[in-house]
Amino acid sequence: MSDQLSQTFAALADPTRRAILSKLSLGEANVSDLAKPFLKEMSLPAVTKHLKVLEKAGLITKTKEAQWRPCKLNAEGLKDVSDWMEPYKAFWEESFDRLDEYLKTVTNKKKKRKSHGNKK
Amino acid sequence: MSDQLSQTFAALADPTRRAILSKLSLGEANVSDLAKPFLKEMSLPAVTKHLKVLEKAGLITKTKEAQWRPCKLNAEGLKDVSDWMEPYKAFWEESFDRLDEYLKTVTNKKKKRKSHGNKK
DNA sequence: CGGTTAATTAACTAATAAGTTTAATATAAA
DNA sequence: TTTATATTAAACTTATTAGTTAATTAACCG
Repeated sequence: MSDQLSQTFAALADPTRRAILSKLSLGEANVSDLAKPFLKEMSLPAVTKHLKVLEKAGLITKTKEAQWRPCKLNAEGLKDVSDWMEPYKAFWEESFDRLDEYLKTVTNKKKKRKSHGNKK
Repeated sequence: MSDQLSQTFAALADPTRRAILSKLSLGEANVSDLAKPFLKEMSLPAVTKHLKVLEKAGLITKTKEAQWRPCKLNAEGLKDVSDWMEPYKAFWEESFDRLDEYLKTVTNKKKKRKSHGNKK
């Protein structure tokens, strides 16, 4: 995996971790607060591990306050994802470019054949 | 992992797969075309597997044309990612809401302390 | 038909991920 | 100083992922 963006995507590829981020978007929270909604499904150390994944991906920051570890959302890491997505937006925001590209390749590929209008 | 969005994020958590999507954004391509840039680093079956991951995530569609398998970008799956990101955008597009939330939690947490204006 | 090209399948290995339970650390509070 | 609370660490298990090589399928072409 290795690279930063891959690490970020991998961190987001888990519903528990996404729920944690969502919670943190409302403000700081410490580990046991964040864990509470999941303690029926998994143990506290499991949540700690999820937090570590998020931290390594740079999506949250953990600080110290007595025996608590307040966590804070670090949304700049999400910006990298957003930037990566940018060029693809044209594909779902109705775009002429998209259709353009598509048709170009189709006509190239099927130049030698006669039927080129019956596939879906 | 299980859910759709997680599967999509997981599929994106690999630079080879992202490169494949990028290539496909320029138009259809069959498997060996897509594999070509990676054949120094990995085998053809490895690429086949990456394509399968992308296909299962709904990010590409593979069709049949004689012995070729033209692949096409399916960017609607990326829209789901984009939608998920939406609420977080406020955090990096300089937003008053964000600062607002942040300060609220900070002042709550540090009510008993005196210094609460020297963080960043 | 026989060979070539395109792609997949099968069987396997090694590394990583996600969870567990038990134990340890550190701070606060009585 | 003891006890309770918050969190992490260690050791382990199981499942999944990413890759390999060798074999197979399928379609085309001379």
